[in-house]
Amino acid sequence: MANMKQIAELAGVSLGTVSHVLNGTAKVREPLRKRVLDAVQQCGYQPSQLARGLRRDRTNMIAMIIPDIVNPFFPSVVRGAEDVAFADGYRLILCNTDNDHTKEIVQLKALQSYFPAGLIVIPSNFSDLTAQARSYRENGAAVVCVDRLPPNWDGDTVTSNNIEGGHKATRYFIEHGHRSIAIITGPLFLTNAQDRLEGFRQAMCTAGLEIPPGLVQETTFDQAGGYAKTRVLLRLLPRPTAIFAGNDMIAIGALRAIKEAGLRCPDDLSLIGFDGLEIVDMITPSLTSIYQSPYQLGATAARMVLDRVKGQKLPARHIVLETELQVRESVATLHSPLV
Amino acid sequence: MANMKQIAELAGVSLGTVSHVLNGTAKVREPLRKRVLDAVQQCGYQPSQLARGLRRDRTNMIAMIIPDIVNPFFPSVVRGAEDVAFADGYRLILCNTDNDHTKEIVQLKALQSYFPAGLIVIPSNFSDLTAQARSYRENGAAVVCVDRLPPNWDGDTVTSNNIEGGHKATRYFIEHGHRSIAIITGPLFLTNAQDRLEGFRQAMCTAGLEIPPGLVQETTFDQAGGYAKTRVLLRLLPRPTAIFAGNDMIAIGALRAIKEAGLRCPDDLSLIGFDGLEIVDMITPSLTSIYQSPYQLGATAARMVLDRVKGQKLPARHIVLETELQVRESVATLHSPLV
DNA sequence: GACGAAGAATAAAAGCTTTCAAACTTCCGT
DNA sequence: ACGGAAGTTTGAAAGCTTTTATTCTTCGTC
Repeated sequence: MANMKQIAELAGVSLGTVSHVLNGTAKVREPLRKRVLDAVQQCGYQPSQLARGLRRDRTNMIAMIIPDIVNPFFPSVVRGAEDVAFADGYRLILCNTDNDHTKEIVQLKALQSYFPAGLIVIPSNFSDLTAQARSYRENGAAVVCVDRLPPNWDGDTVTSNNIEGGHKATRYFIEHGHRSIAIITGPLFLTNAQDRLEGFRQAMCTAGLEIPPGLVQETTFDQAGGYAKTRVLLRLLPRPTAIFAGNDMIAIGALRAIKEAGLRCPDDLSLIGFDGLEIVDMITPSLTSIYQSPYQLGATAARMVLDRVKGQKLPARHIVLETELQVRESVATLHSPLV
Repeated sequence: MANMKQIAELAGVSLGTVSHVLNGTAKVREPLRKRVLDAVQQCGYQPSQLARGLRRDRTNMIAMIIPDIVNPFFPSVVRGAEDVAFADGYRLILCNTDNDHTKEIVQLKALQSYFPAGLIVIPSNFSDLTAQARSYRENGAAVVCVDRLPPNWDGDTVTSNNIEGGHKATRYFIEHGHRSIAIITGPLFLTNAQDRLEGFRQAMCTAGLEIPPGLVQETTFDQAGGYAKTRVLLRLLPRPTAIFAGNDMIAIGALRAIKEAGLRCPDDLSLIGFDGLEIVDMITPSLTSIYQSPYQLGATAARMVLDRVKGQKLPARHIVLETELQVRESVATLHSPLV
């Protein structure tokens, strides 16, 4: 592959001039400029990102660390980030942690030697990024946390409004006559699960409803968890009339448990999920869900990284995206005998 | 961040010795070796991937180009590749083409200046990689095509056995008494769609069954396509009793069309999909499908790249992974009145 | 104990770009 | 036409590692 020296010779200028033309770091008079550009064109020259990165102590790569790309929530986050990054000539290095914070640390350490311009992290379970993040920042890389936050995180963040989302779901149940509402929450060491529960609590409280302890079930953010905890809930007497699932996968597991128990959703039990994944439209009954935009989550994170790269020396920003209740078929209107 | 020079000073050896210890490129006597290793340990030193890559004309990054990470088939492919790459200390740069071969070319050109060790490509529509791939190979990067192949591709490949998969699906229908079987195939400029159709044809031919032209419908690999073409098929008289969908998304679209027409699957119309995505288990009825392993597709591709990096100068390899019929609820047994 | 061979360590170049200071042009005002 | 300011262009260093050729050690043998 051609290098800058060859371009310089071909154009009859110095190395520095080529660099200046390419980067716009200094004014170069038109005739020279054109000769350089022509030479570049002619050779199909592309500057070595490695040499450039080495010199600048920064590449145009963004490291993105997520739990698992196979989890259907994350691909859109990645895609959002990639689109924004790509538009500015940045590329994404993708790493999966499997929610293992040891692996997360390994990734973080290893990636630093690539001198990424930024780091977008969806933290693993029990993540502690503080030390690593400082190290990145000292080297001029921006760090943004997405979706859920490690304890004591003081850097940039992009999250959905999980509290309000939880609130909306619960209020919707209440408005449809439900009084005995259960929640199957994700792991409560995750801030997004905490917040959704908090929204649930607030809405119940506002409506003057008690939350019997058995109606709050904590589990993992997956089908298996939703299935198991729903079976627990189904054994309760009186049975709750509605379940707010911490995310759509939990809801899908719940649906399976409901069907297996010979009950029908929404007739016997109403269900609301969280995330608004594409699949909730494909299942029967289709699932009413609190939609959040994973794409925007990722895109916003990438935007924040790029803003910092462009030299903004702002204090930490916390962007919160709004959620949206998507009404489908999984909630029944209850005509309470008390009314 | 520490650099090699500092390690050398701290250990009281020369730069070259540090390098030799780190890379095992020359024998270093134990005491020195230990001093170097200690110094590395003490500083938490990590070699700059940029400098190393610059010097070697090769990094330990693997560029992975796929149509769209949001398409539910691809995340597992990526994950498989990432796992294998990660185990060998390689990282993945992920790029989406949206099946746009112009964007593909842009990505390909841009990525070359990162000096990746290899390139894993799921080609876009109308992809022509030949020129770019040669350029990569000349620079010592391995190139592997996955899932579907551009015309005239002569390099390494990993694909599923789509012909056999199509054959299995069709045979299964036939064994269950179906005689009037339609196929909704993906775009026939894609080799995987071609092969599945070919398998269908062969099985029908073997069984001595005709394929009326109307029963072969070509469309895009998505729900919308499946929906539209199923509506076409439902208008035919006599109506086919079974549909082989080119992939699961098409099948899901088909299912929607069937339900909307007031028909039931499998009672009125049987359905087999292709891919065996997780979601086919969540929908009602659950979908009988030809499973292929996207994870293995990706993992194998990464393995091939690493094999080449390790200096193997083999001729092009073509690895074909077997598919598996996953029986679920969407196929009915037909008791033909003719028997 | 000396010589030579084999083994170990080092110095220096190379890989490609950016960037800063220095050199060179141009142009304006007088 | 000259001095100087402003604008362009250049040369060279720096960034960090790998690798080759070279120097230096060690050790065995005679």
